[in-house]
Amino acid sequence: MVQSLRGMNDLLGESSDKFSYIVKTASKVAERYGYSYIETPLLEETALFKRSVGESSDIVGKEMYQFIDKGQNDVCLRPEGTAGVVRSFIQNKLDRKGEKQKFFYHGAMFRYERPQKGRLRLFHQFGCESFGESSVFEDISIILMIKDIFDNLGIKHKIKLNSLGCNECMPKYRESLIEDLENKRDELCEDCGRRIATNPIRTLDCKVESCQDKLSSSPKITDNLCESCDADFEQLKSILTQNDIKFEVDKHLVRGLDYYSKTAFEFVADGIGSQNAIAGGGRYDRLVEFLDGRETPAVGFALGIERIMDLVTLEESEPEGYYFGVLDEENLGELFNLASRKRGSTKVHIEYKKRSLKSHLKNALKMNSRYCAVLGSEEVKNGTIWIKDLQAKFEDVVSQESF
RNA sequence: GUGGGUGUAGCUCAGUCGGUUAGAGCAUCAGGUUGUGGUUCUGAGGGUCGCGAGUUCGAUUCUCGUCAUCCACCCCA
Repeated sequence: MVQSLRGMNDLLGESSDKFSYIVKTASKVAERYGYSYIETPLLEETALFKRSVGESSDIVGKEMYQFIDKGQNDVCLRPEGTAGVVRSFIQNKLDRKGEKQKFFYHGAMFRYERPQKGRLRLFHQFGCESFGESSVFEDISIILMIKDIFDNLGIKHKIKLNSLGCNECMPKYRESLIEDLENKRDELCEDCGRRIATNPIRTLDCKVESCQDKLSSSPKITDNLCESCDADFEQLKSILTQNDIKFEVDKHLVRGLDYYSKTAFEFVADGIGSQNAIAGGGRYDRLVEFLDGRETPAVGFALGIERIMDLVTLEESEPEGYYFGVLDEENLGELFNLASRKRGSTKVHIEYKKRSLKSHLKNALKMNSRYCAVLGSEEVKNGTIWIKDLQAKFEDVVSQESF
């Protein structure tokens, strides 16, 4: 039997209902915050991701679905959404318009990793990108929006915040951290030893307890911010507090992608396994310029749709529409006219097999239909149809014309 | 890429210290006198016990391999 690829699941039944409910809810909220829909290709030139996400990250290093297409182009299935939106932003010369632009998107992302709870090879993100606004108030706005989305979906969450500094303070901090880590190298775990070279900031959120002990004395980015970064971070915190938004500063919070600067945040939830980040994002003021656009400040986020699916409970849907059935096969043809008429306004199910009335009633209930309409020989003879309201438990025989 | 767990009916799982026709619950279908529903009763259908080798008189059970899946690590939404 041919099966779907590892880590690539079908979405059907309850999960597809949840999926579209999540997309619908998030889109609605984003629109209210002034975001408009953008759709970008699933396939992009490999160089785009190498330059934006960063070659040091594992996403680019070993998790991309990368191949040479028939025109000898080096291409990739997108592993994340921001790069494509930024590319589009620049390609459509929106960076030259000098206006603020805000986009939301949702769609499939691909990463070649070992699947586990909350992690798939094909997964879906909903994300937003706001261009042209450097004010920290936009960071706040976006955090409020995400909170709004989760509140609308009824998802309990915690907000974690950090600042990653900018071009001015981050490199200096990075150097001092590396120096500190080098001194502790022998006491750190194997992974952290490797991370000193590949991604030193990553050591900060190492899960090994002994590493965390050793790292507690290491320099923290938040103590090493430049004046403007520090002022923004302070303002961010105070405005959130002012608005009764609970958050915790996590000095070890880092982002997985290279392009982030200044504000970094993550929304986490309980009870969904070890991959508990349900949304992540932050500011990326240098990325547009880095991808050959005009310098444009930007801030954005993405949420993992599959990761929140278990946290969403859908209301049970009310019985709706009509169920049609016959007691004798030869009457089946007559059903279609009646059914088509009802389809103009509501959901209709036609059962093709002749069944007992009892069986039709059971079936109608199972289909979650409001009405069960049945044609038997009596009805055909008289030009009527038998109909029962399954909720009100009221039944009647009406003429087919007035039905 | 690394480590561990699990593969028996559509679903959730029993079971066989190796031995005749492999079980339950749920689901499905039929029936409980003529055309009345979510309860209940009776019955029926449905399994190459993941796949392939090996050991054995005999393997769903033991061994090895393989595939799939789950969980964790790395990494990340």
